Amino acid sequence: MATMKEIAELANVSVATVSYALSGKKNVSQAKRDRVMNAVRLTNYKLNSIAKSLRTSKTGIIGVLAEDIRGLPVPEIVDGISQRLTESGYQLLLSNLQLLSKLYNRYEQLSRYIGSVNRGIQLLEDARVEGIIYVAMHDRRIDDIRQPAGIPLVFAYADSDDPNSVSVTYENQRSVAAVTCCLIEQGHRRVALIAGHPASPVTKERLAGFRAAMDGAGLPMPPEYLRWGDWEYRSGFEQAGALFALTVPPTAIVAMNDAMAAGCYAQAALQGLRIPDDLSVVGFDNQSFAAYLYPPLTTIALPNKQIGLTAAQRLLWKLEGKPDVPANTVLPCELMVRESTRALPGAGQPRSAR
Amino acid sequence: MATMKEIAELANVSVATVSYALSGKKNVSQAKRDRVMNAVRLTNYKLNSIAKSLRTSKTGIIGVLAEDIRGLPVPEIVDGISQRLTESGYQLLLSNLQLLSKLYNRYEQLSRYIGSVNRGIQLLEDARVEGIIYVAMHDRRIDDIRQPAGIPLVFAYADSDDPNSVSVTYENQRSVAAVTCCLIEQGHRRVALIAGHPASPVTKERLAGFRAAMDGAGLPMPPEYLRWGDWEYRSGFEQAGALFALTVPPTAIVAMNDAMAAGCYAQAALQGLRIPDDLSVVGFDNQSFAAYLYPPLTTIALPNKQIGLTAAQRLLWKLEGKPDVPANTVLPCELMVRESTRALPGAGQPRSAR
DNA sequence: CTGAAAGCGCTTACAG
DNA sequence: CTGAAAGCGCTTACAG
Repeated sequence: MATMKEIAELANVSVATVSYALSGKKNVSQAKRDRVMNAVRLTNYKLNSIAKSLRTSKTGIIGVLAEDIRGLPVPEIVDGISQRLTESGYQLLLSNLQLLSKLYNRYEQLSRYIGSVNRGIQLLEDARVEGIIYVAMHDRRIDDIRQPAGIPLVFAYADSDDPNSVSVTYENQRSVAAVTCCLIEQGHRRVALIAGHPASPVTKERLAGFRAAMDGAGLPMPPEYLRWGDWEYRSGFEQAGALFALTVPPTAIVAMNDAMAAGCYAQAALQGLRIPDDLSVVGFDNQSFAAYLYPPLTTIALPNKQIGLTAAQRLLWKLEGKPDVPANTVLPCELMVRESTRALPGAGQPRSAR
Repeated sequence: MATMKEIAELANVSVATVSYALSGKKNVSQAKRDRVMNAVRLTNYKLNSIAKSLRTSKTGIIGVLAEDIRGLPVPEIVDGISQRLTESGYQLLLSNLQLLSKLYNRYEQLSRYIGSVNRGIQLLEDARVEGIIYVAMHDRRIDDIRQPAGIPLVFAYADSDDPNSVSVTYENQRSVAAVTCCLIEQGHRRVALIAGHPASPVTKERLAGFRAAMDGAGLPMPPEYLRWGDWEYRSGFEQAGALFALTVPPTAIVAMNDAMAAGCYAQAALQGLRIPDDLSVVGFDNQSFAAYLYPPLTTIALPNKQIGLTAAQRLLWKLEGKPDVPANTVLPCELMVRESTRALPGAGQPRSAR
């Protein structure tokens, strides 16, 4: 491996001149520049980024701290982050906390693993990253993480109480309200909800969205139509079973995620109910399989890549010292209308058109 | 940020002594060690890893070059890599090539993007990584990648011609043979295959596995039972339609991946065929939704995490200079028996027991 | 435009 | 066991 000193000797100039010629930070005469470039080509010289980092105390590296790289939204978020950061010449140091197997589906219990998180931040700081993006796998408020010293921290897919940190999340409440409204506009009056874990902040927000839509339409929410699941397929299957056993079963089900919606599909198939003819079902997440179910599932797509892109942009702003970086950004979701819902016979015009 | 020099002054020793006390590479008297440790605690001193790297020319960083972090097996492979490498004190520099949108499902055309790959390797080399793991998203032979100078390169989920590089893949042929044998043992004689892209090496291997099983049982493979898909749901749907329209339709379908198997499910539902009563279906990949389909899909699980773990281990061996690191490791898959197949009525004893 | 020189914060023979 | 010193490969005032 050639060094700058060797290039200088080969080109018969000083190392300072080589440095200036390569960085372009100062003018260098055409003749010397040519000689330098030739020597570089000849030796296949590459600047030693470690030495440069030591000198400038800038590494050009951003730490990405992922709760679990296998988490549903995580790869897409990381994709967005890497795209935006690579454009700006940064590289990514990835730290994977592997919390999925520890937390299972009890995402709200993250605080039990705060030690791992802080150790991850420590490792990233030790590597001298210039900033950190924390990638969560379940939207919630994070308030007990140690602030890294002197470098910005951005939360992707999670919120923070810390006034210094920045977060990027998505619209839970409004999204569920929107998909519920669709059902209502199709004439559904008996709409049931299969919720996620009761303790989850996501569950609370999505429930609020459902309530808002139902209240707005003056529709009742009988307690037997509100079923508590745990985000898993199995709970969707079971709660759908309970719903179908009711004297007056619902004509539509809003499941708080696609996995539980798939459970509804299975229960419906088992009981000979056809979707959407006998029952409308909607989900949330737009997992890849949503389009593979039969019939394809109407659901809500999260702006995962956009979350990554935006989080990276916010970090870049902090790094540039831009003032007034928004503390929290909430991105809209997209309603994916497919074939799992149907207007109720005799429903007439959509409600909004009456 | 405190430096080692400041610690030395505070503890009233030389910087050499501080270094030795911290690294443990030489004995330091108890008294001096205590003074050093106190100063470290007092100032919250952290060793500057950049300076250390410059001095030792070791960064403790491994480059992970992923064709696309969103690719089906990629997050799990990266999870395995990060686990094994973190255990050994290495950190991961992630470079994401984003080839998914460029290649779509024509994975065999990667060579068109060899430029991106080589640029990715270059960037990783510039960052002075000590080794590189290339994470593919479709198993195939890679032979045109520039060898990084002086550092080991390991391929995960892909093969290589290069005699110097190491690769870790999984068993395609044997896995398809195994699942096909299951069907045959259940009494199926008319077994159709929905293949992936004809040009894909994976397709060829899986086809060979299917052929081996059918030949081994003395069963015919009429040309109309061999359908060419393109790995996508839609093609599974269409080819299943063509199969059902045959005068003598198959009683079982082997789909070369889960997405196409899901397409079969949809076509079957559309035509009123019940799975597994009227038709047995198996897939490949064990995507998350395989267990969510109704009925749950029998399929083959890839050893993705194990591939990552093994690839990392191979790299570590290369780094340690261990001789005879196996050039290619082929890991077994796991058959996931669920409810999408059924023994043909009157099939009697399994074939092997007759 | 150019170059000699200091210094970023470590590690490691080397001499004692 | 201990410390003075060289040096890893750069960048950047500074003086000319």
